[in-house]
Amino acid sequence: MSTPTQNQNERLLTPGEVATLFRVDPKTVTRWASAGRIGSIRTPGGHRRFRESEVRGMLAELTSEATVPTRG
Amino acid sequence: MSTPTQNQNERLLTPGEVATLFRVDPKTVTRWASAGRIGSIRTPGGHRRFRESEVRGMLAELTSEATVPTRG
DNA sequence: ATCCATTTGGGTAATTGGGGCG
DNA sequence: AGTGTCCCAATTACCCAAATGG
Repeated sequence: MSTPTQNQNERLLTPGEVATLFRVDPKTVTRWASAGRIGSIRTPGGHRRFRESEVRGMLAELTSEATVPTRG
Repeated sequence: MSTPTQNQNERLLTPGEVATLFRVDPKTVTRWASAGRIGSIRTPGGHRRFRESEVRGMLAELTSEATVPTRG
């Protein structure tokens, strides 16, 4: 099987999970989804799920390392 | 649970929390991040988060610099 | 006292968090 | 218990000017 698109094997994260990774409130994650800052998937029940790969990617993209060691 | 991939289970701190630890203004913490003196992670909304381990490490260095010449 | 570089503070807009309800 | 949505206060970010130190 060679699927060029993302497999459904993609792990999905709950708003609470994403909130923990970014150290924000779950409500804030919901805001990001509403604002289109992050892709979201709706369960049949109306709750949101987020793609782990996307979340991890954003986390890495928004991370900055210190350019100078503790003691310059 | 137990993720086979690298867990970024790093606890993050808000600018206000870091400011409290260093006894400085939250604004000052933001400037440290802008100057690259401390690593930072941005939320999709633009706010910054800091790695607790890095902050603790810097804090420890400050403590060791504040040598107490009590004896010896 | 002036010039240069760095740090600090004010003001405003955006983001975030907590409470309440379904 | 977790989540979705709305309201409002607190926190944070960014821009510009002022103060400090050599």
